[in-house]
Amino acid sequence: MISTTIENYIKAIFYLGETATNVTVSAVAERMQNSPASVSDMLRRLYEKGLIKDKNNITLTDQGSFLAKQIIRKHRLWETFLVKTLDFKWDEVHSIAEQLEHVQSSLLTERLERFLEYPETDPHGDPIPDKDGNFPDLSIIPLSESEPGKSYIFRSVATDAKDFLNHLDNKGLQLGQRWVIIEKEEFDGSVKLLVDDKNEVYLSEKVAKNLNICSGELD
Amino acid sequence: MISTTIENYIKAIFYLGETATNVTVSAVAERMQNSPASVSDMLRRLYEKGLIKDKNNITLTDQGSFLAKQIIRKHRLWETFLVKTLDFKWDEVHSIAEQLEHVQSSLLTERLERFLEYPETDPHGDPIPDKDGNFPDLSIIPLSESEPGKSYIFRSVATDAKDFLNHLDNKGLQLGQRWVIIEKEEFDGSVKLLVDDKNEVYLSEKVAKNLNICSGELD
DNA sequence: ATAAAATTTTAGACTAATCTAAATATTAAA
DNA sequence: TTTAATATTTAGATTAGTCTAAAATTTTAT
Ligand SMILES: [Mn+2]
Ligand SMILES: [Mn+2]
Ligand SMILES: [Mn+2]
Ligand SMILES: [Mn+2]
Repeated sequence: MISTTIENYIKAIFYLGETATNVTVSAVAERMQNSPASVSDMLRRLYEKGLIKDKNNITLTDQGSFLAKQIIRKHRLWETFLVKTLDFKWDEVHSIAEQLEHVQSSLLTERLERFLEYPETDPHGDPIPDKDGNFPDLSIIPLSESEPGKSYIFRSVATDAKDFLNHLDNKGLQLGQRWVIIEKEEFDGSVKLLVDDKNEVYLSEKVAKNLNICSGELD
Repeated sequence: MISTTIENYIKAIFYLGETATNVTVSAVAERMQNSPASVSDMLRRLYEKGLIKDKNNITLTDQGSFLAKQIIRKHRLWETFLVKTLDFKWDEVHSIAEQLEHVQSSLLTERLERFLEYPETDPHGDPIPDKDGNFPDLSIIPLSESEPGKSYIFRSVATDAKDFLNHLDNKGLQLGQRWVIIEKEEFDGSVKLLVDDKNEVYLSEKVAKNLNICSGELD
């Protein structure tokens, strides 16, 4: 009934809706790597299927939103499986999960979730919604909102891009580490950290704005 | 490059080629649940892609045959995963594996195979080819070729059809059991078995011809 | 308030995969 | 060996998803 193509559009619209106030045709086109003409045409079909509320204001209906959360749920569960069970690295799983997220069987998703012992987050620290679409509250903040001198836990990355994750690997940064903010540079948005009381790491704004933390000590 | 649709056609042609001397358009159409016209058209595309040798004689090229074996390999590894790891029953896995078999990542397939500890057979007793496409030799014979009075091991089923597998469940038949042939009826092809020295089971020809055994004691 | 720039939609075309109906070709029977 | 039945291919349509180029609309700047 609902194609892989449509599922990918719905997921893109959901993600864009999380950050942008209003989602535009060109933003969807950019994200999907399609022409605006194709997107415009697709929006008509999404509207006809009851997945978006309006052709002008690109907002998901409840049905569309639920579908998006199901796909994200499957994506993140499969990523977790690939890393935890099949020993993949966190920068290798995204494109495989892009395929696995479209496998249709709610029983499969539930069994996978049970096998993984109901994980709250995927290998990138992103929250995994339950089967009703509810996300666990992780109360994370972007590194840019951190205060110098305070201690935080590195909780998640805002993008799965392979080269970005490799860069973090090279700097020795891993989820769960304790980070103390040594210095924040107003001028260029760069940040200097003390990682696990051992290494000093310097981060550019480009990197820093894709890192999420939570306050407090390691749990 | 190669669509899910084409993969399903190639698999169908491979299976038909195993039993039939020459594969026909109508046989492929029947198996794929498509019209002969669609199949005829698809064969042209398969030929253009170098997957079948000839348009008139429907035979897979080496490339086509290798592709078929890769898909069968993935199908059977996923079925094994679903039953062994996620506690599915043998009659529940086929349609899910039909989707999973199309996920493209040879690394995934190899990691899955390693995780499952290099299984030789899937939950239906079917052999799993290695990554070069070589099938393990299981030396099975159809139950119809068994001799009365002799002892065999129940090794595999010739079809994954849900109602057929449920029927076997109801009769208490499971892979690995020792079967002694009590009686074979020439007239209607029916067979009477002694299962694990305990229960007598009567099988019609319709069921019997879809069961494969190997000679000898349980290993 | 008008012009310029950016965004979005429409028009027309293409490919993959399917269909039905009709035309061919092949195989089997009389 | 001609005819009848069966099998296959072709013709013409349809749907989903994409494109480029052009038209229309909306936003921004002067
Ligand atoms: Mn996807
Ligand atoms: Mn992720
Ligand atoms: Mn399939
Ligand atoms: Mn099987």
